[in-house]
Amino acid sequence: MNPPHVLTMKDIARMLGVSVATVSRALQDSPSISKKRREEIQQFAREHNYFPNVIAEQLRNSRRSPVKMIGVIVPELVHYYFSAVLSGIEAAADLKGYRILVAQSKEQYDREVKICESFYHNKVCGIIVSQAKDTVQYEHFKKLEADGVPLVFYDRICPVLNASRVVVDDYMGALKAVSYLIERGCRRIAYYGTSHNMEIGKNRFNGYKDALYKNGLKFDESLVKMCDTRAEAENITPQMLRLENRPDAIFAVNDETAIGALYAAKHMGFNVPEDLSICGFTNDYGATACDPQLTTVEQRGIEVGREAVEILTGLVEGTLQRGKAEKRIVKTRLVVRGTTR
Amino acid sequence: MNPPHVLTMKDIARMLGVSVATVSRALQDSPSISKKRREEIQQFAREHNYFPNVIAEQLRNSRRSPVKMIGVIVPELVHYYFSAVLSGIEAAADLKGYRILVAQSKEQYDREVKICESFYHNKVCGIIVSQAKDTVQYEHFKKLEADGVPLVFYDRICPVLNASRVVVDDYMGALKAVSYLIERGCRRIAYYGTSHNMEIGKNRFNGYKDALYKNGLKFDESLVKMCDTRAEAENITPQMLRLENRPDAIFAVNDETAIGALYAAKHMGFNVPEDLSICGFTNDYGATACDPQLTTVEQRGIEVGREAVEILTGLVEGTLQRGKAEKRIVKTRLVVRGTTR
DNA sequence: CCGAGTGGTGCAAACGATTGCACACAAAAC
DNA sequence: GTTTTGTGTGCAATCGTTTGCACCACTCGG
Repeated sequence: MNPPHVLTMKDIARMLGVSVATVSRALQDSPSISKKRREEIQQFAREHNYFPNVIAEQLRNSRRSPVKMIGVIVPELVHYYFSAVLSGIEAAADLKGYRILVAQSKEQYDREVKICESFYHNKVCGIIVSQAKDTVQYEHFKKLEADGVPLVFYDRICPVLNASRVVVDDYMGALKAVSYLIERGCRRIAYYGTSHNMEIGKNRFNGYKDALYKNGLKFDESLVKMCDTRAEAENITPQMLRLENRPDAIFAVNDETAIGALYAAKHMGFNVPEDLSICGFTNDYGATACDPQLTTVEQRGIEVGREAVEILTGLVEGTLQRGKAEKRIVKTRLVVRGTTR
Repeated sequence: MNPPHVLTMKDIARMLGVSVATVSRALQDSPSISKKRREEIQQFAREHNYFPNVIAEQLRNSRRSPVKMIGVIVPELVHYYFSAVLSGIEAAADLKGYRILVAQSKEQYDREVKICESFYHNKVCGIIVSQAKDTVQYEHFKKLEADGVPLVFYDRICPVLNASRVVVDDYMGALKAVSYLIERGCRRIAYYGTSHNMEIGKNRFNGYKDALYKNGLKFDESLVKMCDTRAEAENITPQMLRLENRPDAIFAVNDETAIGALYAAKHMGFNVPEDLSICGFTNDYGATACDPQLTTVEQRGIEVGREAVEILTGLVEGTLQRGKAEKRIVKTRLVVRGTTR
């Protein structure tokens, strides 16, 4: 019932009547071992499908060459965008021969701290993280960096750390979306957004505002709501649409919120997109499940994940300099569907 | 720039003028060390926040106590149900002090094999897996078991291996759903399902059929279609609804398919649920994003993940016997929404 | 025919922990 | 005062690798 014995260098050495050192060197194809022996040993190893014990390797090399294991912190796994990013991370890491350790912070600061410690002790070579909503202290991140564990942020960026990061082009995404709404004839565009202490909240809002300005429309405070869940959208939208000077379009910072607005409007008897245009942000599964299908800004999570791995492995393998933060921006794309006229 | 030196037992020993063995024993609170020394050492360790090197621990203990790391194989990460299961696994594993290594097979047999090998070499203590659709050989799983790595299957079960598993109650779920449709007056219920070489395909189909029989309805072959994607549903549904003896309800094995049927029907001018009832299976994000919202069988992925971890840790820690397969069934629940009358 | 040079190997320490065993030194027993 | 018992420590081997260094046996030049 015990795990059977796995073939080690010692076994090979014994069976071939050489020393362990010779085996080790032969398997590294070191020229200091005679060609004959080398090939003999390599073939023997191949035939008995020897595989080096990673644990032992890691122990010996912990200082020199780090473990090929990336820690990934996700605020919430059951979430379209985050699972897309995770998928991108997994695929890219796999290609480069890395494995990923995954943990979810559940949006809790203390869980995030615990996960960081756990990852550190599990000797990950670096961490890719989108921080929890309620994280406002950053000691745990600083400590990691100080201990030589490179960090790459995605989506939710730590505002005070000058860390490497990959984000989507929130500003341009919002700008393009709102410009499109204007182009299609919308003149009073409402904004459903998140608090501005997150980068993405700020940037999307700025994109929205600038689109108005560039098109000669005036910014109207009453059309801006802090609202980023479906439930909130279903609450707020009826009030919004009962205004005497009601909006003719709604731009929401995520698809769930947009969908909430969509159904609230339909429920009140509005026709979408004839009476009201709606545009979301993400392009998640719901965007094609709703009726009519949602016009939205595609956030390309897979790409984001891929880039994050690119940066992290660069940092780990030394092709990127640890000192300076690498910042990448993934382009967004407007996907036009049925909720805009 | 090099990772700073981390405190080891050797350091503590040197600084306190004792041997490493004494430190080790003191930290294990062994009574063979005098109380005075023990406390002195423990306090010193605490103050300098010493943490044992897991790699070294693992190397030493690899035979006795295995690494607390679980490998998880997911066919596809960007998928509501699988991410729900993964979330359940992560949460449960975290509670028990395990970490998870995650990889996606992308439904490819050869990737699945590679992942198994990689997990094995990374010394996971066990693997939780839902197999790829095109996996029909099972040597890689058998080898793992033979090498002492316990396996737990979820959702997609290996048919030839008598392995531990956790599945949802597909049969009862389908039976309840179809019974409900009948109860609400439906008499000709179409079935959109998957191939029967997957357990879940077979079980749901049997639930469907038995619900008909139990309610005195006859089974009609022409109402059964192999169809389990949205695109297929959008193709097939128009044909179905143009039959002269058309169905008055559709039961689909997943929500995407149900949504495809829903919109195809709406597009043809049918009213749902007045003219046609529709019921899905999963209760995913789309089920509340569509209009009207989908009646469906909740599959409780989180629970499934939790149970899988329960079994695996039982196997690892010896509270469950390795020899016999542990099989758990998670109950489903019918969620009634707007697509049924 | 002897010394230097070279090519091929092995010894042993190291990575950071655990643990059986031996040993030193005390106090208690005789 | 010697033997016994017991208590607290340390030595050293072990897990499976890697690698600096020593060493041996050649060959070749002088």
